[in-house]
Amino acid sequence: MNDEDIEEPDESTAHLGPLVDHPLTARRLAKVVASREAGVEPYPVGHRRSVTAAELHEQYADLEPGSETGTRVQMTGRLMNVRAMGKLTFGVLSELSGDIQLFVSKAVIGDGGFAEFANLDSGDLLWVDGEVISSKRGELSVRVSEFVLLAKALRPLPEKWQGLKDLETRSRQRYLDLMVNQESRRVALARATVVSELRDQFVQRGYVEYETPVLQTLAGGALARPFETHHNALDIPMFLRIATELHLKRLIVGGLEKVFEIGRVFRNEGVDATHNPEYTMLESYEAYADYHDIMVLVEDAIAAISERVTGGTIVPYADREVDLTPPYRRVRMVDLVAEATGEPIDINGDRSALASVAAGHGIEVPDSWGAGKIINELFEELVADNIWEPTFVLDHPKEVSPLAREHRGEPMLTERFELFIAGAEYGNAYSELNDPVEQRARFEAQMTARDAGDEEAMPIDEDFLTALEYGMPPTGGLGIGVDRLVMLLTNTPHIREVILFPTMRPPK
RNA sequence: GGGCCUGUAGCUCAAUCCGGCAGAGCAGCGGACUUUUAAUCCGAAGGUUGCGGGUUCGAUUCCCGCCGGGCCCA
Repeated sequence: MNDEDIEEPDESTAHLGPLVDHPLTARRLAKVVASREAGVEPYPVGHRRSVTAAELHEQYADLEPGSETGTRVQMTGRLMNVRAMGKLTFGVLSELSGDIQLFVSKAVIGDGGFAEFANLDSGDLLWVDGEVISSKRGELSVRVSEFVLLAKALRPLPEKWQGLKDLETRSRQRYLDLMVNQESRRVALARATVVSELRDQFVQRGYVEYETPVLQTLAGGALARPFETHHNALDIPMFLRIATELHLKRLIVGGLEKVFEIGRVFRNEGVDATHNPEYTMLESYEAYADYHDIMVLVEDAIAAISERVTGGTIVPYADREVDLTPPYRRVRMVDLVAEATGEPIDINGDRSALASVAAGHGIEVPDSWGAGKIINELFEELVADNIWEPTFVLDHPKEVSPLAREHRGEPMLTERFELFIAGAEYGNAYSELNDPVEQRARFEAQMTARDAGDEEAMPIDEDFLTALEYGMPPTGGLGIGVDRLVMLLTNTPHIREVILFPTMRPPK
């Protein structure tokens, strides 16, 4: 490139920012400047619509092609897909409820207005005023007699037919994804419906929603590594919560009886198709209930949410169907493992026998693992992925369930279930452990595991133990992964698709 | 953490295997067109091929490193 070809930066446009440097954006930016110079504010306020696209389509569903209604409407939306043909221009005004065609005739809007409309760019936000008509081809339209630019789009929209496909761009610039991909809007709205209906299911049953701390001095209630941060004024390390469990149980001790919370939890672990470092959990606790009661609650609630979101309880998922109609299968973990291995599984039997079964399936068994941990690993390795229809997997080993009550008939097991659907875990629940002496022993076992190198093991929470020492009623508790439920009910295989702003490495 | 794949115009994609002027569609720009629906037709443009280094007469292509993303595995 020759020196003469390099243009000096124009100082008069420097204040306009980087968009002056690219022809596609510079042209649009110049229109904003020209508009201001002509005394027309390019970002005006105060223009209201009289009707939405969906309302108009419903009202005029039976309008004959080519007819006029004599009805004037004012509408707002984003200008898309402009088709100009001489003295007549068609456009699409797009808003949340749907699209409406704009019919812009030079004979109706006048020479000046027609030229101004031609000066618009796709992506611009508009207010239009005009008569409701039907085009010759029968497309419901607004024949524009007046319009106002409400906000200039300085950047061009993604391609109108191929759309925006790149998962990275769609995730980083979710507004673009939502703007041009109907499916993306559908999932976002479905998620809101799931959360709303889920909340309603608990409210209907007399549960009350409380808020517990996100910032904690001790992150417990689950087996996971927390995010660490620091409080400046107190000069202490703090953690983002990994669960709401231990605080909600404090509320049960306090006598609030039926409590729940829907909120973000944060786990410092990898990112993949089913894991985001921050995600949404529902947790609920009901005094004087046990895990059998919770099973009934879960299957009824999921069926109700499915009805609300999908219109039924048989939902398509990953080229198959899942039948969410209650009741769900209930089967003990040890029985599933026995079935999968073809070996008798006895948690009270010889540990070395279990270890050799595990080794036979390629599982490396450290000395620190007891029989319970081995059984749990066998389940995760051989069974979990293969469960398709909704299944309550029951009675996990005590060793892997530090907050669950001992099973009333099997001292090595707990009264616990996990709900598996389509190879993934959706919920986890127990008859809660409310014996403070036993709880302290379980915490201490966790500390032993932590000392042996298990960074996900729980720390001892003395304040929680103190609460239990005042007496906690027998309680049925539950956790449900909301993001995965949304994935299931919207047939979306990737968690990133159901989280509007997923965690991503910053660019550059 | 390991393996494989990937990054090219605003967007969607070619060209890379086997090194030889980096192409197309859409969008944008100029022109024609009063019933289009991804409008159509004509024309002219548009590139730091993620970043840095190396090999070569010559690198989007081959090699090394780095950055981002995806899939599989742990």
